[in-house]
Amino acid sequence: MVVASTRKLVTANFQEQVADGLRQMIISGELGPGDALSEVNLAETFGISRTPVREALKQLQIEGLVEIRSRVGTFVAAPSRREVNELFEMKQLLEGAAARLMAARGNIPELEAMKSNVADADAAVLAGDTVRYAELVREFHEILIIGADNGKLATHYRILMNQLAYGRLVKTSLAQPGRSLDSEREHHRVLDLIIAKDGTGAERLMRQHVQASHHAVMAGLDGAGPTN
Amino acid sequence: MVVASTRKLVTANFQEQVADGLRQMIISGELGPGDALSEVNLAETFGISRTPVREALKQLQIEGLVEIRSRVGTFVAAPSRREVNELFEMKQLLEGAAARLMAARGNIPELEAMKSNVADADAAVLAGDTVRYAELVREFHEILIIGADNGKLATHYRILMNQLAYGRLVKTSLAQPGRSLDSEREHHRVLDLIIAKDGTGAERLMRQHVQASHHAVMAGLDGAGPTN
DNA sequence: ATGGTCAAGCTGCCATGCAAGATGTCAGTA
DNA sequence: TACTGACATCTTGCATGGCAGCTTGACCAT
Repeated sequence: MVVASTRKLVTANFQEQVADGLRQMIISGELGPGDALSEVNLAETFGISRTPVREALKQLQIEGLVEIRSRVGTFVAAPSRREVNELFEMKQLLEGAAARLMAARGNIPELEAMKSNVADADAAVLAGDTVRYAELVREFHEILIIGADNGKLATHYRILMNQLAYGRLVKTSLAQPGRSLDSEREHHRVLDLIIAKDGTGAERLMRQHVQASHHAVMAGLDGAGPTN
Repeated sequence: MVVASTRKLVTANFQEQVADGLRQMIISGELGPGDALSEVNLAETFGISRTPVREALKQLQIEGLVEIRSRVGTFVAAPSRREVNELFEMKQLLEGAAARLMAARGNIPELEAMKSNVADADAAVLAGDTVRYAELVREFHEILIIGADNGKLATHYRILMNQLAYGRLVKTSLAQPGRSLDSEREHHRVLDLIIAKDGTGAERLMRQHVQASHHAVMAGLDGAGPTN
């Protein structure tokens, strides 16, 4: 179980442990939007006092994952439709820039990783293994962000994507008929442009790719219940 | 006087008051990089207990303004040269996108505000009033961000700019000979493109503008002591 | 003079108790 | 029945005290 990789394997910090745990539960969907998070309940669950729980919740609030209503309670954030659109706009922006930056860096380990990822993804699509493909899509975007070699970009990107709970949305997106093939074809083209060191083209194409993904997700959401 | 506009004028929350106060002190330069922030000292200064101070410091840590070293102390963050470059890269990215988004919105109140701002700035440059011009530059960029009408973009933009302590840097930048005139000319051209609803052009030009500003700042920094 | 050891003092971390605001329930009244 | 008011019971916010880890500087041995 390779987890999100924050800093250290053993963090003597209770608050970080709680924050990491809750974050995973939220972005994985184990905790749904609107769910109440009581300090005392969480404290009992984790077997610690309210103080570190409280600090963890505060951190998650700043990250935009929960909403703390004073003297009322803490709830898992429920992004509005507008916010989801805003988040996709940011995703488009940041990933586009990441493609441009990565293309400018030339031969780096991440490039090989991306080639390998695309090859594996081809196989997964061919085999119709959507679960595996969804994981590879996640990895593709992660490689891209790391390959951009900009810590601030990576940090803010992760925060924004956590708000989207993107892990769930990817499945929604790929559930659209034919989306997997289109998506994989777009990954190919982005990779080609990065290899060709065409930063401008890579940025443009990456933006289109994210926008297509955005539309696929919204279409899938309309099929199911609305986000808010 | 369009101020930063957090939430409420009277917030019964001690932690927010402390966080806001410290944030202002840091971005204004009243607190310099590396300065130690002791929980007990701050608690005494503000006349409250350590708990809300602690929560405020935690918030500032997540915003990247302070660094909490466990069992050691809390210090005002000192961005490395690399981080400053990363921050400018993000600034370029976000403001470029803001220009594009604002251009796409057509006739909005922010457009009038920006016209008015540029006119005032012209006068300030002509009068050689660099203090007034610095303030108008800040306002120009703020109008741009608000005009983009994307809350997520605005939030993350402000966090990143706070890390830069941009208020101080603007003066450094404008101290470069001829920079004020160049800067103002660039603002003019961006505004023209926004009026013409040329989003792509506005984004490209805004990026160039930020990059020029970046160079001016770095040149000014080399003249003074290094950031780190 | 120099290198290593240790103890004191500082720091943030956590647990606990109390206070105050918000919410839902339920009795009382028109 | 519809509505208003008070109250019981949640919730978080703040204050305080004890604890564990890191840093630093003095002191001792070489």
